[in-house]
Amino acid sequence: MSEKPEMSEDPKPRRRQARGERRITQLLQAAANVFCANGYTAASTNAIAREAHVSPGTLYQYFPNKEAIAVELGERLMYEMREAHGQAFTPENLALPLPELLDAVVDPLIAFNCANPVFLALMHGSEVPGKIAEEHDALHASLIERVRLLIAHYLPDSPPADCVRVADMAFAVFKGGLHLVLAAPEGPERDATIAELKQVLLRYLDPVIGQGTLAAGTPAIAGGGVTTSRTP
Amino acid sequence: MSEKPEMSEDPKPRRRQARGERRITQLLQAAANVFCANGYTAASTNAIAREAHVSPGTLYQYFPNKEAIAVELGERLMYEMREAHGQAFTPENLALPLPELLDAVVDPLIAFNCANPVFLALMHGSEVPGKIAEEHDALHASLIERVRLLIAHYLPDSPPADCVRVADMAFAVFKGGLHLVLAAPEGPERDATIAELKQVLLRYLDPVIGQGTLAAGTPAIAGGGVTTSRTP
DNA sequence: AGGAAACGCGAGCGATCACTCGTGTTTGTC
DNA sequence: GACAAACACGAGTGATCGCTCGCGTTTCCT
Repeated sequence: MSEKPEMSEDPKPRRRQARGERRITQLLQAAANVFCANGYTAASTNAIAREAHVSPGTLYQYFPNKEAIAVELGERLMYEMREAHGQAFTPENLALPLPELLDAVVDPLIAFNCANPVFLALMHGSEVPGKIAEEHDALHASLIERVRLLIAHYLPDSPPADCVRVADMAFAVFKGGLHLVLAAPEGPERDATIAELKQVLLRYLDPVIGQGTLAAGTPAIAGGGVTTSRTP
Repeated sequence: MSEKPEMSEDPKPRRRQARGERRITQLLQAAANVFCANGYTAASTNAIAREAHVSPGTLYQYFPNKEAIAVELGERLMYEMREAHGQAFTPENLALPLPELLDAVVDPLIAFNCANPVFLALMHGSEVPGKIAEEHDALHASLIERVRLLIAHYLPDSPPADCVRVADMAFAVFKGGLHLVLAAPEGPERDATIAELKQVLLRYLDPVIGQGTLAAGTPAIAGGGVTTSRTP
C-alpha cells in the first residue's frame, strides 16, 4: 500500500484536466435543461449528451450512470442554495420586525428557485432515485429546523409539537406559493404574487409571533394595498 | 351507411359484457395502485396487468394504449371529485361565517384526496401526457373560478385582477397544505394539520372578506387553541 | 344446439434506453 | 520529441417496455 501520494480521497482519485472540469459543468448545465424540460425519467442520457454537444461515450467518462448526474447536480444546487439563504437566518435577523424578517427569508429562496427551476423539478418529482430523495429530505429538514428555531425563539413556552406544526405549515404554504410565483410571468405580476405570498405568511405568523405590527396597510414590499384594496 | 341501429355514438361502439365492465374497473384500480407507487412513466403496462392478475393482451382489449388508462382513470376521479365537493359551493353556503365556509369547502377536498391518493400523483407529476394535463387544467380552472366567485361576492368593488390573485393564492396555499396533510399519519396528527391549514386560510381570507369573526379563539373545528396556545 | 362475438391468454416484435468498447486525438511531463 | 494519461468519439449490446397477434374459452342470442 501507499503507492500513490494521494490515497486520502476516494478509491478513484481520477486526475482531471481543466478541460475535463469544463466538460463536467457543461454536462451538468445540459442535464439541468433536459431534466427541467422532460423530468428525470423521461430525460435520456443520449439527449443530455446531445444537448451538451458531446458523444454518449464522453458523458460516461465523467459520470458512472444517469443517477450520478442528477446526484451531482443536486449536490451543487443544494450547496448554492444553502450559501444563498444561509445568511437569511443569522441571529441578527431575529430582531427584525416580522415583515422585514419575511423579506429576508423568503426573497433569497424565491430568487434561487427562479434562477434554478431545475431544482424544483428534481426535488419535487416522485420519479427521482432514492439518492436525490435523501438529499431533498436532508435539506428540507434543515430548513424546517431553522424555521422551527425561529418560531421557538418567539414562543419559548409553547409545546415543541406546536412549533413543529407551525414551522411545517409555514414551509408548506411557502412551497405552494412558490409554485404560483414560478408559474406567473416575470415582471409586475410575479412581484404581486410574491407580495401576496408574504401577506399569507404575515397574517398567519403575526398572531403566532404576537409582537409585530398587525397593520393591515403596511405591505411587505412594493405595491401598497396590493391585496384587494378594500373600499371604505 | 346506416347499417347498424347504433351509429350515433363513437366509431367503435364495442359491446361490453358485464364481465368486461368488471375487468375495466379492476384494471383501473390496479393502475391506480401502480401509478401511485411508481408514478406514471415508471409504471409499466405489464406491471398493471400483473397487479390486476390478467395478461397484457387482456389489458389491451380494453384500453388502446397506456395513456388511455390514465385518461380514463383521471376522468372517473374528476367526476367523483366534482360530485363530492360540488355541494360545497352551493349559494346557501355564501351566508355562512368564514370558519364554517372553510369547513364546507376544505373538508370534502381533503377527504377525497385522502381516499384517492392517486389523484395527486396523476395531476401533480410533470411526466403525465398532455391529455391528463388538459383535464387537470380544466378542473383547476373550474375550482379557481368557484373560489373567485366566492371572493368576488364579498368584494364586488375590487378589481377582478385582485380577486383572481387572491383566489389563486388561496388555492395554492391549500395545495401546499394538502401535501402536508397527506404526509401526516392518519389520526389526531392529521386532524391537527387540517385544523392548522384552516387557520392559515382563515387568517389570510378574514381581512379580505372583512366581515367574519376575527376571533383568535374560535377555531374552525375540533381542537381549541391548537395553534401555539399563547400564554397570556 | 350452434354460431357469433366478447373475453382471455402469453410469447414475441419493434423501438428505445442506459451503458460499453475499441480506436483515435489532445494534453501534460520528462 | 516521446511517452503516458486524460479526453473524445459513435456504433453497438443487452435489457426493458409498449404493444400485437394468433388461438383457445366463455357468454349471449336465437
